[in-house]
Amino acid sequence: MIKAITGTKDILPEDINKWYYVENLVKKVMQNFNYKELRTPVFEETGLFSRGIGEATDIVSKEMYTFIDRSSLSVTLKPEMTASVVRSFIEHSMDKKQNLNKLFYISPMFRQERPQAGRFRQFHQFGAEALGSNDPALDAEMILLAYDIFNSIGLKNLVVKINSLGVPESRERYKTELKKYLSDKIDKLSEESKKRLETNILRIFDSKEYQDKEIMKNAPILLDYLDDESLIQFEAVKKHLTAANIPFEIDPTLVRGLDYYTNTTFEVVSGSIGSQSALCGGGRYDLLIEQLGGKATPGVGFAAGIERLLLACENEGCLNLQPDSLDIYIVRLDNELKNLAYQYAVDFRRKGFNVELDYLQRSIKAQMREANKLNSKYVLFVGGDEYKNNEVVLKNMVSSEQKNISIDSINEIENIIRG
RNA sequence: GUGAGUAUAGCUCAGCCGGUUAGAGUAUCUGGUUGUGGCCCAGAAGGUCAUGGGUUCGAAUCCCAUUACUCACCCCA
Repeated sequence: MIKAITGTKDILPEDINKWYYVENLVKKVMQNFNYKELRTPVFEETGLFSRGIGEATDIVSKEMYTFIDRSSLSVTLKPEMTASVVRSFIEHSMDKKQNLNKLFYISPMFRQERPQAGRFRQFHQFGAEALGSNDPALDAEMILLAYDIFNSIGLKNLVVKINSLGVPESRERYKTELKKYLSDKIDKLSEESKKRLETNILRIFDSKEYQDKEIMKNAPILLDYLDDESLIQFEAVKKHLTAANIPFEIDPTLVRGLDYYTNTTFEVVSGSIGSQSALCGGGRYDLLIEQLGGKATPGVGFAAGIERLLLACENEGCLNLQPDSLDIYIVRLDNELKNLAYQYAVDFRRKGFNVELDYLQRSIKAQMREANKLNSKYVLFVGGDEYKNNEVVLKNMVSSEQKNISIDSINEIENIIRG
């Protein structure tokens, strides 16, 4: 049997309403905040991601689905959206049409990681990017956007974490200090963290090893090394969040794995999913656009994982949607009247009703059971004695009341069903 | 990439210190009297016990390998 590729999932009809609900909610809230949807191709030139996200990041160095196409071009299935949005922004000179571009997306992403709870190789993100302003109000707006969406779905158990990475110069200064602090403690660090000394020193803060945690307790803090401007920016973000009634924690160890972040970074974490607890993550990237060949333009954005969102909903018991229902199920009393029953289906469907009927030549009892299973509000019986009197029978499946109606009074049936 | 655990009907699982024809619940289908659902009742169908090898008179059950899934590390949404 051919099965779906490891780490990919079919979204089955029984689950699709949850996806519709989330997607519609995202569109609605994005509209509230005046973000416009941007759809980009699922694959891009590989160079876009290696330059945008950073050659040395895990995403680029070991997780991308990269292949050479038939014209010898190296292409990559998008592992994240920001680089694509920026590419599109530059390519279409969006900055010339509008000073500030507020964009959102809902799209599949691809990363070849080992799957686990809340982590897949094809997964879906929604997110937003605001390009053209470094106003800290926009940083806060991103957090607000994500938080409002999670909130209105009914999720509790959320923590908003924020941090500031400052500008590259202050971060480098800090890294040097941190290295200095750790230089005489290297032997005590875990093997994993020793590697991180070279690859990604800030990550040592995330270590779950006891000895690492002890050492890092007294380590210098990034926030103490921020330049003045970054500090002012960070303070303003906090102020906006407080004003919007968003509870948040400052997490000086919050480092994101993509190279392009500057200043504000944030995550919204849920305690209701497994160890992959980040529902969304994002931050400011004031240097990325220039780095990808555009005019120097500040930007800020976030991305949220839909599978993780749905997992949290499942575990918290929210998002209980009404099951699908039908307006009319047409039951055929005589097999000879198949065509008439079908004609009714055609007519009522054209009027906008949800209509189903039997295609398996089944008994009346079986048709009724089917009508019940499909949550049909009404059943229309076609055939039998009533048909001989030029009538059909309309049954209300909730009250069980039945009414005979003249065979060509489609309008009467329509009126009853519309209430 | 590393580690641990799991693999029996569409789904959730029992059976496993080796011993006739592999079970339950649920879902599906068909009935329960002239032409009508839900609840209830009866029946039917549905499985190469993940795959390949080994031990044995005999393997769903024990051993090995492979694959897949799950969780965790790493990293991230």
